[in-house]
Amino acid sequence: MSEGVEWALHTCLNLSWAEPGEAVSAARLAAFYRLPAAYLNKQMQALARAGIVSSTPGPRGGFRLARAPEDITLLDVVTAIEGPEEAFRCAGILREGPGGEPDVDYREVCVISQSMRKAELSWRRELAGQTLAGIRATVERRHPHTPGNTRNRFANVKI
Amino acid sequence: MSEGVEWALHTCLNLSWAEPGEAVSAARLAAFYRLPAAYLNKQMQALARAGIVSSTPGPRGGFRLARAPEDITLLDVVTAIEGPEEAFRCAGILREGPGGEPDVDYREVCVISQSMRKAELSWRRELAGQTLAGIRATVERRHPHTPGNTRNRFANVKI
DNA sequence: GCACATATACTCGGATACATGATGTCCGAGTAGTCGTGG
DNA sequence: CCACGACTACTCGGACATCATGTATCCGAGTATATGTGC
Repeated sequence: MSEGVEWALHTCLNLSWAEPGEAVSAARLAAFYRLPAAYLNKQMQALARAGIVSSTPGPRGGFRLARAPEDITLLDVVTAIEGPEEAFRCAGILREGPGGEPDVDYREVCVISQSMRKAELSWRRELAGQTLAGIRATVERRHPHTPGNTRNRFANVKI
Repeated sequence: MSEGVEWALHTCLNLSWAEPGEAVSAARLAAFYRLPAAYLNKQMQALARAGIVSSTPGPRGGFRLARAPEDITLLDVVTAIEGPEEAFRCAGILREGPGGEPDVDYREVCVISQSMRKAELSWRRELAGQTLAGIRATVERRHPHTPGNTRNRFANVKI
């Protein structure tokens, strides 16, 4: 899995702690973890295309969450970065085997494909059940000063 | 996910239908689906290192299942090909953030890492619950002539 | 006819190229704020 | 003093390199079979 997923998840979480209505530039978001700003910007574009964050150009511009954290699931972020295709994509090699029919959709027929898809659906269901709000609540319970620290860092970090 | 996983799964299934004690060469296994033989051979080496198949060189040599199909899970095959690392590997970017401790194992502390791992464990559990024998039984129920067809193809295919 | 040594053909195994996609970088289009100027 | 216009600095967005990994290929080491030969 792409490393951008980890960056995107942490960045969305940090954005949820930003001042309401405040946009945070990719440079500040990247400075948080010493990430390459231009590349993080690229990942943020994917999040923007997926409707997870909204972007505003110009001074005082940057990114902010486009929806409430309750409406952003881990699956949303993963799908935005990794793409909608499933990890195990059955190429339908049975079509090349004996008795292979060119017109059959082997993703539906192939038992192996079904089994792999079942596992992948379980994974997706688990991710879809976790919202950004839930993650945030857990972090705040364990580390109560995190929201203040984050806002502070956004305000004071040198670019 | 690597395409070799699909090849390995189908190939193991086909091997389970081979004559008992018979070894099938990589060339014959690849001809089944018109796959590049040398590359499939490479994947089979990974399965052999994982103890899923055993290999014998020389004429009448090839691969055969090293264990009973009941003892081979989908997770075994996937792990043999893809490696044991989890898909979402938390690089511990929190360590670079404010208050990051160099010695902390952030895979245990980071809430995001925990959530992603929980989903991945669900995926692995699902895969570990499916054995090659189960897959084979389902296929035989739906397509009763598959075992005979497979043995026939192994015997008659031209290399 | 039988046993043995030899030659042969076939197999895996790892070392070696190639292609694709992830990773990283750069510059241009556009906007908000700022400064200067004129009324 | 106020309004307006130009300018500047800052931001995203996409186009352009670079690199790691998956994909594909080839040749050598080793073995079971077949063959030929001597007894």
